[in-house]
Amino acid sequence: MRQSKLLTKTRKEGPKDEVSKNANLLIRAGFINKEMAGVYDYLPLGLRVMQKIENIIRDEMNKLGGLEMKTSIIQSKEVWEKSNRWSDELVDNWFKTKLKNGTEVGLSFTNEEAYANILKQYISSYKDLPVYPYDFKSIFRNEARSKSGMLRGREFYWKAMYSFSKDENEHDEFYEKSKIAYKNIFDRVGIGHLTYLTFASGGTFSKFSHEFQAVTPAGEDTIYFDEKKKIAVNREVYNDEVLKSLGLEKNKLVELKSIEVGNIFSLGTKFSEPFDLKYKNEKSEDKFVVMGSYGIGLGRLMGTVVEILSDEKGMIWPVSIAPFKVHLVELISENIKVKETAEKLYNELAKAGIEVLYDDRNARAGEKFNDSDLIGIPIRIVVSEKGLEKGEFEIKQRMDGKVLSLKENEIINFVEKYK
RNA sequence: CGGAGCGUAGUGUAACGGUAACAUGCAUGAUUCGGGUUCAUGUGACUCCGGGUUCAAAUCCCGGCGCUCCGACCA
Repeated sequence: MRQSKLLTKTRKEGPKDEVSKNANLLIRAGFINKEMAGVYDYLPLGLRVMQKIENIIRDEMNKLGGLEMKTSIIQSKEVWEKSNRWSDELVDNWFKTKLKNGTEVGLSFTNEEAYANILKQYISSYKDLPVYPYDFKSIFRNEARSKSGMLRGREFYWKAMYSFSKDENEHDEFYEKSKIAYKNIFDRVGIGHLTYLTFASGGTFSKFSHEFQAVTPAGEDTIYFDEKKKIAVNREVYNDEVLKSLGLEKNKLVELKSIEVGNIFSLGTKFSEPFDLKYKNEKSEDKFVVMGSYGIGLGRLMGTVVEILSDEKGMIWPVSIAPFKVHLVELISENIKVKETAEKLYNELAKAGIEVLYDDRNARAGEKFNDSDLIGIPIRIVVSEKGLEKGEFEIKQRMDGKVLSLKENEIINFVEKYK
């Protein structure tokens, strides 16, 4: 991708109507555009990051045995009345609207009802279970107050998986596996070292739900973390009884601010009962399906990565979700060989299947370097007259600022191996 | 939904009640060329919307709308 054709440009100053670091940097660098409070557009750079996050999550869900599908955003009232979640008194964040004929519909704020309702058609025997459908979709929540940029929006893109199991044992087994998948996801997007399994309130069917909390001062949650055991307790369930049941000691816990980047939940038969979602077991007895839910907000996750991995110069993307792997920066020179070399290298990298943002703009070095730091692509390769004279290219790593010089024929190999 | 603050060129800011300025961006030309070079010219705003006070409103008052932050809320 040529930067001269990127559409978006960086700004020297962040927007005045965003205080949060994540939205400030993402807007300044041209990854997203603010449509209104809590609603953002994904621009080319931002979309690339989102798609990479999506693919990592998809990969982990598929490894778990997940079945990707796409449930509708427009939801019918009747379905939600079954679980008693249509009423505005009970659910205050619905976006509702009407069809031309007056029929009330809602924009989905979660997916349990949709899945329970759909699966009722297809589940009738123990042979049909377990099953793990999931989707990526836009979710709408009419929040009283959106806040913190990408961290709490009114429209956001998420992954939701639901497990449908024969009994508690089968459910528990999957639930444990899902924890590992979640850990893998946060490792792979680059915040695993600061993301901890956290015990949170469980609702009717289990003592706890589990959250994955990424520690950062930008977080709106408070957790109590045991450094040694690498587990945490959300403030909402932080009391002596809970600590005792988890074998945690108060004086070994440290209070931290964190962002909930994922959560998993045992639902029991909370939804299968109202939807009459049953199956026949081997003895031809009717049994309710046992459900679980597993969510990750992708926009929030992207925002969290920015909060955690950034410095005073800008964002620092891990290779796994960076919009491009290489930022090829050509410096202005009267020597036409500089441009020719940059073009050649751009083509070679592209041919090797490496994603490159090529800064071919007619701009000065300072502006290009500043933009490069702001956008945060992992590897920066500079093509300049100075380098050409030495027959070398300067390679700078955004993560640690390390600089090395490589010959032209060493570049592809270096980039391909770069993790 | 309670409280506080704020709405002015694309972006960031300024302007005593006296008829919108600066920076940046963008365009053109020159200059410069490894960390946002310097200069010239030009471009660009019904000052969020509606009403009121006044000879005169970006500025004061009222009502909306919007944005941010604090709180409440948050499978």
